[in-house]
Amino acid sequence: MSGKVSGVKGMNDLLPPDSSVWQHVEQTVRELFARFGYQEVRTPVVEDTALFVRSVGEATDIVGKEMYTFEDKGGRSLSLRPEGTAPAARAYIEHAVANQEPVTRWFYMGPMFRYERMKTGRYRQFHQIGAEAYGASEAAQDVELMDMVVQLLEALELKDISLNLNSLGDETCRPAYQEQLVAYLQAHRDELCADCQARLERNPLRVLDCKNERCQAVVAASPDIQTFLCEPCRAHFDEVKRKLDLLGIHYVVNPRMVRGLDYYTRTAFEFIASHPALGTASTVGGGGRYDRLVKQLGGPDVPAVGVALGLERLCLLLASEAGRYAAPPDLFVAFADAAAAEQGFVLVSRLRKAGLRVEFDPRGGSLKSQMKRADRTHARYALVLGENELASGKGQLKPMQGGEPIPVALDEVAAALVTR
RNA sequence: GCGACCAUAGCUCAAUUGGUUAGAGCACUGGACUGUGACUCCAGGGGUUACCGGUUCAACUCCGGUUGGUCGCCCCA
Repeated sequence: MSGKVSGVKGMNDLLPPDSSVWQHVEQTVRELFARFGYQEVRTPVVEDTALFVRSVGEATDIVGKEMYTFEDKGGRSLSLRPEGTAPAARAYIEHAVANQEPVTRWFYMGPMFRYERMKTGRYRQFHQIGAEAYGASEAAQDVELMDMVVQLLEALELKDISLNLNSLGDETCRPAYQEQLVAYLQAHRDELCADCQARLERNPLRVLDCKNERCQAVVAASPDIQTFLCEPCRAHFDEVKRKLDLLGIHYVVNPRMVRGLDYYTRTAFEFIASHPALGTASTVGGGGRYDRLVKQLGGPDVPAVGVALGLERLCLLLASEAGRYAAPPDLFVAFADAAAAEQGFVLVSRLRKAGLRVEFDPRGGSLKSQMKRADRTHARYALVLGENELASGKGQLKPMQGGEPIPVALDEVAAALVTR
């Protein structure tokens, strides 16, 4: 399209009626998360590049090759946020929130940016719903978060989403495991794919969830992290599982599940959907515990656990419902002549002030065309204003789904509609 | 970053192996029905066939490039 402007690749517009699906999800989130005591935090879309390098990890794909990084006019290296946990932790530290309350529960919703090749459910600007809980190292906190996600999925009536669970250990036990794992993988180096051979040096844990068949065969006989967990990590993991059982939440322990961010310790989990609309983008959400991150970023030694959900992916699962959430007007007012348009304009304003959803056609036009518009908007009722109505002060509420018109005094329209 | 496929009206798709003026359904506007939507019928508006170049008497059709989209690898939300 020469001469025409177009949007940036991988960054999408959201138009009605699709936007109503998003609003439904967002509204459900706000209501449910409030029940769990999570309050909204909003941080800038741009952060100091170093924040992500130090938290997400230099060796990760996200930081290594997916960030939108640029220099501002002051020569600072800034990046569009690729995820929400690090910015939230930064705000938590910067405002010394730990000094004001022992436990902090935050949620956020907003755009994230990663420069990636696009496919179904994956975009360069995408939106995450995240929740973070600071200050509690207990398993109950991990499970509360998972419970909240499970309840959200239920509220959205999403089915067939399974919870995968793993423990990645901590700084006490993970090094020993990693050492054993690397030793084992080195011994089988030539059986691994090229990518995994590179991972061996940079990020050995990632070899575990390589999809390559030959790598899987190697991994199948690799040391199991579960057997390496130190006593505190084992106890924590057991407690997480026990409390999930207590709440009747089903989960699958997957010792191969490794998340793509470096800051996770102990609990890691993923919500995975088996739905054709998502293609191979089956993860709708994931999270875990990051007990070292706050301190690592220069804050106090505060444990934390968090989760992030992909808004686009949730909406893809709801896509067949598009339009179902858009609220139609209660009333459409049509005008038969100029005098009616004048007085009707005032009536419409009054009805809206009274809390009703009311529409009219500002262009006027034939009654017929106005009624057509009334039909198209799916208004519940239509009211025609003309000489007769203005003279008598009475009109007829016409049910657009069919049925007998309801006689009503013009100054009682609001009252009549509220009760219907 | 690698590989495969695709691109025609706002949407979903046609257009006889290259051949007059690129069509239909839906949507939009108006009319049949001069104060009443839907169903029916009639009419109308809407296209540089994604863009740029090439082959040819002739290109929506064939070739190359660009851009965008889809799918897999990778990765993740």
